[in-house]
Amino acid sequence: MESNGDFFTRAFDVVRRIPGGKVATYGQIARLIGEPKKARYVGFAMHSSPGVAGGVPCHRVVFKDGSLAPGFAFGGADAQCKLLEAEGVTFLSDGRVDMNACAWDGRDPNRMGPPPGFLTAAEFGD
DNA sequence: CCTGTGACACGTC
DNA sequence: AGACGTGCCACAG
Repeated sequence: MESNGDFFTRAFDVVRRIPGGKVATYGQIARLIGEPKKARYVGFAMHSSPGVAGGVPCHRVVFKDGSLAPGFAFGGADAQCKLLEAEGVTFLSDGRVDMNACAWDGRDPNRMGPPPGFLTAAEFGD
């Protein structure tokens, strides 16, 4: 029901579950939704997202490399970096997020059962 | 109605 | 090791 065909709604739901101080990648979110091939569309969903005020912390969504949006973002990678930093996310000298320490486990503390295909930080261990 | 586009990811060269 | 091409699907014009 809720999710029916709204891929966006599902994406928002997952992004919304991202705990503060952690970041998730488009691919991870897509995978959590169950559509790893739609990783591309996840970003598009964020573009259509109501914004952080709407409950969708798009700033917590970053690239798999840990880099932020090139500038297409809600206010620029600079703003995103600032928001993430305010959340407690650590950044590297390259301006990338420290996926090594801030990679979301895909498991929400508010949720008991981990979503299907949850990703672990080990997956980011490149 | 059809074409083009788009905040990516993965496989292969 | 990096660079290129492909796949995916929904929304806009």
